[in-house]
Amino acid sequence: MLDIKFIRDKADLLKKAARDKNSNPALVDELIGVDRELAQLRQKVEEGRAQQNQSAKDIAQLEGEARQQAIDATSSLKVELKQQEPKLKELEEKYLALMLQMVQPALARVPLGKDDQDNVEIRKWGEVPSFDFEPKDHVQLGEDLDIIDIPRGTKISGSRFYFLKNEGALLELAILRYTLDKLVAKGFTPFIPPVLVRPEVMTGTGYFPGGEEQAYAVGVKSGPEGLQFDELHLVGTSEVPVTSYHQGEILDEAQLPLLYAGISNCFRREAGTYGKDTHGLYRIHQFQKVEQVVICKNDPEESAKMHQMILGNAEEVLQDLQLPYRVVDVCSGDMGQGQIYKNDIETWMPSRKGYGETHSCSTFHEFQARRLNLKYKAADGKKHFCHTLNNTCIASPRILIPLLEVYQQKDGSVVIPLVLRPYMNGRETIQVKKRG
RNA sequence: GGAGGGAUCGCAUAGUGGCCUAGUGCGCACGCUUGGAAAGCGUGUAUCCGCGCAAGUGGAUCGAGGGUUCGAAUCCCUCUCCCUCCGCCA
Repeated sequence: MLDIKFIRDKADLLKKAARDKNSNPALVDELIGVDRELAQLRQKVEEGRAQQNQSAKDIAQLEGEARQQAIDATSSLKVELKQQEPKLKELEEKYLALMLQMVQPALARVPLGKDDQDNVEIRKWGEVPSFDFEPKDHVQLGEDLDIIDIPRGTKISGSRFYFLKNEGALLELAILRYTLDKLVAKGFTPFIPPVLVRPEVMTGTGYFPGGEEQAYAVGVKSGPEGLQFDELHLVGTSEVPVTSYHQGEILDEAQLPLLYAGISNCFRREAGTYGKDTHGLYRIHQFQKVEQVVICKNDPEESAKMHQMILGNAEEVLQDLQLPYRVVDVCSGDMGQGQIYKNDIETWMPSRKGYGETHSCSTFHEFQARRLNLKYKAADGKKHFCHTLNNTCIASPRILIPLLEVYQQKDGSVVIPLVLRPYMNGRETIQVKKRG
């Protein structure tokens, strides 16, 4: 959400932002029109209410004939006011719906572009491996090592589902735990959040409206007349519940920045991706992720610092795992409605012969905090909306793609990265075995 | 699933149709007092939206939404959340 005053003053800037992010610039003028109409009607209604309030006070002092006359006069005023209320309500709803669709302009440094093709590489780390044998892809490795079972996942739950088993299951838990421990050592507070959330939480973090078809819904109110159901949504990332943890609260400036690490299952419908990335574990409906969430004070410099910090943490994990990666500046067209700056980290995936997205680091400034009504009290007693940011720290099983593929050996075994061995009971390799 | 009780200002509480412009206590802030401190005394202490340079002022909000009424924290309806007990349950 943006400040309405900002929208009124900077309409042109917002229209440009909408165009740059492949959104609809016409909504800006529509909102400004509704805003103007709403202000006029609201003033009229409020004047009426003030008069009504005053009359009620007067009546309390009156008696007999005069009292009855005053009551009759106020009754007709009341009827008049009632007639305006549906229109007021309609305008308010329209206003809110449009407000929720306003696009936050990206920082000036963000490259303009249409989609992820236009993202700009800003640095690379590590050496892309070369093999003196014919390397397998992670699907083949997973099958030969009996640690990934995609056919049975599909049998049980449909396309884009899978089983991890044996060392595959242990390896995922090892990576997650290793990453979480690292963040905790850096002062992050670990969270296991609810993964089913109310729709207002999806709205608060900016996923709704617009992203409804990407989220699984549970118990949506669609039953026969009179029947009530819970409406809950499975989150696509723990960013949603963790950023919303302080929804509606007023924090103390001294508490900030809050560094939170959420670990959860993540669920994504991946609507509109039929036929895209259908092979293996790249694009799936359910995965686990350790997510970094930062809530900091309302200061662009502070936000920028936090952005670099959480970006650095993710890079550190990849460096620990010795996985080559690159960092890109995400272009305007590939950014979300509320994000003003975003970096993706792409890790080298031998089977794709290229870098594939494994992390996404976003700065929001006030966008989410306004929707969540999340403020803090500054030292001078003034209240400000917080700034929020988030970045993946590790997401599995997608990270197993580069990990298995890069660490495979000629004999078909996979070496377990050094840093993960303590989390794998000291195991050093995963050996080929017959599928059970 | 069943039966009860509750939600009021940061916290705790009062408030059963107009005296509520929501009282009191605690906490917090400022001031007085003091050599300094405590105690005491005084003043102030919610959020959002509008108008105003400002002091100020209009509106909304007593869990949420609707209703009754000239007037609702208070009466009615619906919902949400919390607590207690019973049943079921990993």
